[in-house]
Amino acid sequence: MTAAEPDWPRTIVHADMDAFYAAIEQLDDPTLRGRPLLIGPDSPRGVVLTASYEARPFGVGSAMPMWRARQRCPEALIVPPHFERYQEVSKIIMGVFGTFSPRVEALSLDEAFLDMSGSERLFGSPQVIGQRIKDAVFAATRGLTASVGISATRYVAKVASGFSKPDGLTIVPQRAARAWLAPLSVATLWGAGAKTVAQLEALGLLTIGQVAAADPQWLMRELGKLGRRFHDLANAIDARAVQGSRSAGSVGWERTLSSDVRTRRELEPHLRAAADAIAHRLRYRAITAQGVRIKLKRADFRALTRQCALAEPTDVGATMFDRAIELLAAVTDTGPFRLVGLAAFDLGAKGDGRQLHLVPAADTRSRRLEVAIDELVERFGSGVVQRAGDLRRDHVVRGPVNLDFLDD
DNA sequence: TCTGGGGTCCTGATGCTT
DNA sequence: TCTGAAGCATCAGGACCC
Repeated sequence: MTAAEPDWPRTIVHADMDAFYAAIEQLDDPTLRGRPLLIGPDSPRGVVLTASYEARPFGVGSAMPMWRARQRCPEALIVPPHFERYQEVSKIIMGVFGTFSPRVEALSLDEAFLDMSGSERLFGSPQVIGQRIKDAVFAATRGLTASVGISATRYVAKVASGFSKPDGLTIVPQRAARAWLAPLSVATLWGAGAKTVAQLEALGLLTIGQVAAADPQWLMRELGKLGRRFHDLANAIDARAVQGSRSAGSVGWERTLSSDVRTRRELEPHLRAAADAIAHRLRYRAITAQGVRIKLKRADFRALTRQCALAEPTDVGATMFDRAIELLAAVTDTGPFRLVGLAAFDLGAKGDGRQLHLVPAADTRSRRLEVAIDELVERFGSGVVQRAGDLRRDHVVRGPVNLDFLDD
């Protein structure tokens, strides 16, 4: 960094909702407000998805086994997750972000990057922008708070948003970024989990400042590509632009079983359920897969995977199930297994260019079509889905769409 | 009571082709 | 025809993120 460097070569906002799932539950049910909540399945093998801020002082947090969280916070109420509701609220939030910038990159249901470069004249200083985003989210959701970080790079903005949660707003100009990051733990580095942090500490690197000062060639020798990336991040260098939404590279389904299993006979029903669920999602998205991969997790937590390419792209559950069974047959490990999963990969659009003629029959289905057409337009855009005439005549849908979801 | 489910990315081993 | 090297693709495993 040089003294001549501008404070805001770019203006990147990272907005992150506070205890998102728990906050929604408390928003929807006033009797839950002020109470410690653990969002997650109340099962012996479940983990906490989100703990409300009332529960966190007891030392519980995300990914903790539910039984342990209950031990630590016996008065906490366990609430099963309502993902459809969370998705609904997420849509509202992303809509709010979209009113501030056309460049919004959602990272998950509850957080996103916004590229606000050059919008100071429209919205004001970074401080004002941050507060306006927070206020708009609060108003649109009728009471949910977001923490916002603003800097010139994605990485620093993300660290900043987590700096003073909940309901925080942290601004870090580019010129101050390196010094601001320096005292933070290496665990704050994006991509450093428990294993990598232990590796960094074994190398004598405890703070981001130490990583920034380290020889990048040495870091690369020790950590491979990660070493180079960490050195850049620690020096507040992160040229990645805010991207729009990306299409998924794989679609998967996996379940931890209530008790361990050993036999193929016990595994097969789960693979069948997985194949059906994945096929449904592929058709919903009008995509096909050209590869499938099974995953088994042993009782000792070692995972094993087997994959194969498909002769033809498919979105048919039976086809994926047949391949999964062949892969399973090739597994010599006898378990026991605690988890079974299936994933479809090598995804592609199903675009065969056919026109689909929707012919509403003179029964209740036509009413469902009225809703369905709107859904199609929303999902694929008016450029792909074209209405023809009014709803009592034939409707033409152009492009790679599938209507199986009508039967949901 | 014992550690999720949705993903992405990277690495090393292996096999195929030139 | 055989062999080895290089490049590439595929596969399996692992770490990580939210």
